[in-house]
Amino acid sequence: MEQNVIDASGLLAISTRLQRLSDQIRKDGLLIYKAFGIDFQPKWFPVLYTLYKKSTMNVVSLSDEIGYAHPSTISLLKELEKEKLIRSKKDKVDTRKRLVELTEKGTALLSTMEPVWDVIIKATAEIMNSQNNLMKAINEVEASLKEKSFLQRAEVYIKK
Amino acid sequence: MEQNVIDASGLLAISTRLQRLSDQIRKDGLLIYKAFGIDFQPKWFPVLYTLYKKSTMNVVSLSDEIGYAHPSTISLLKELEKEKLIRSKKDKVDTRKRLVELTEKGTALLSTMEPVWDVIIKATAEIMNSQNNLMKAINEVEASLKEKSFLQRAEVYIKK
DNA sequence: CAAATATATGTAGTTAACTACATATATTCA
DNA sequence: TGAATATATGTAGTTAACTACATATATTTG
Repeated sequence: MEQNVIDASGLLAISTRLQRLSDQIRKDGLLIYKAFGIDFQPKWFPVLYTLYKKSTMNVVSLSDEIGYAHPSTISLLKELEKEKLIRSKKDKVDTRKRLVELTEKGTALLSTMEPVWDVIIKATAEIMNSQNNLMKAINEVEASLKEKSFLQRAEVYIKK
Repeated sequence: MEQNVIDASGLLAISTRLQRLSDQIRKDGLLIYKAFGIDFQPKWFPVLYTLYKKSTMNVVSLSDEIGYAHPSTISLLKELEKEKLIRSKKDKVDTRKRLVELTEKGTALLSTMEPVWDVIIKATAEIMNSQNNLMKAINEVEASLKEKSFLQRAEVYIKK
């Protein structure tokens, strides 16, 4: 698929390449933790990191925070509960809510991970700080899509 | 998940957002084709477009071209064959190879799609041409990762 | 030239997200 | 205040990619 040009396959090309890049980045993350002797699944990260920062959260807030649909979060929580890295309790005020928090084992794991983050941050910065900053580009694209969707933009041209 | 900062969750955050963006873009693509009354699955696009441009290809070259693992291509080809949009024949020189090409119906479909591409190109350009060009940013990141992998970069910091 | 290696295709099973639906509890408002 | 609506959680099934493995044919090499 073309490298530089926005051609007719542009949309899907971008979508595909974003996905592949995302995949590669995730795999590299796994390798880095392994290099530190930390056996840990990168997909757990958003949940664990969020709980580390915020202590206790219910399922929906957690999902919103990490940007996943709630069933995805639930299935991650199931795995993490099996690993005894998190535990849940009922919210006494709103009994619909399940409050989730790190166990001692979970907190301990996150502590061993902290030194790695610095390395990851540095390596990420190294890669991101090229001429066109990927993170900023994503932000900009998300912002313009929020302002006016792709379809709406296309419609302007369709009507001509 | 944070919006601007490369924090400890940076890697995965980027990965997640790339995926979500990719998803949204794909869905919008579907809507645009629908707006033109073309019933068509965006995931078919890379295969169909490549065959439209290159006439005939075998499975592996096609996979390389669109950047998919070959089993993914095979399953797309199965769907497309069922839709009678493509057909296959054996390569007489290298009998291992299966040569794939568009049927008349496939070519016809691609012709009805051509006018849409122009709209897509324009709308895509509109979105991409912000300060940090997403496509260029992806290219740059891919290039720097090719030059020196994430893990290798991280290792430099680990060894200190 | 035949044995070892490489390439092309195909199948089976996995993964990590999703949507749609179901149920229980809380909140709102007529 | 109770009926309608909204929110929180959970389950089931889907999707679109992947990896690992299997087999057939070509190519290379000792």
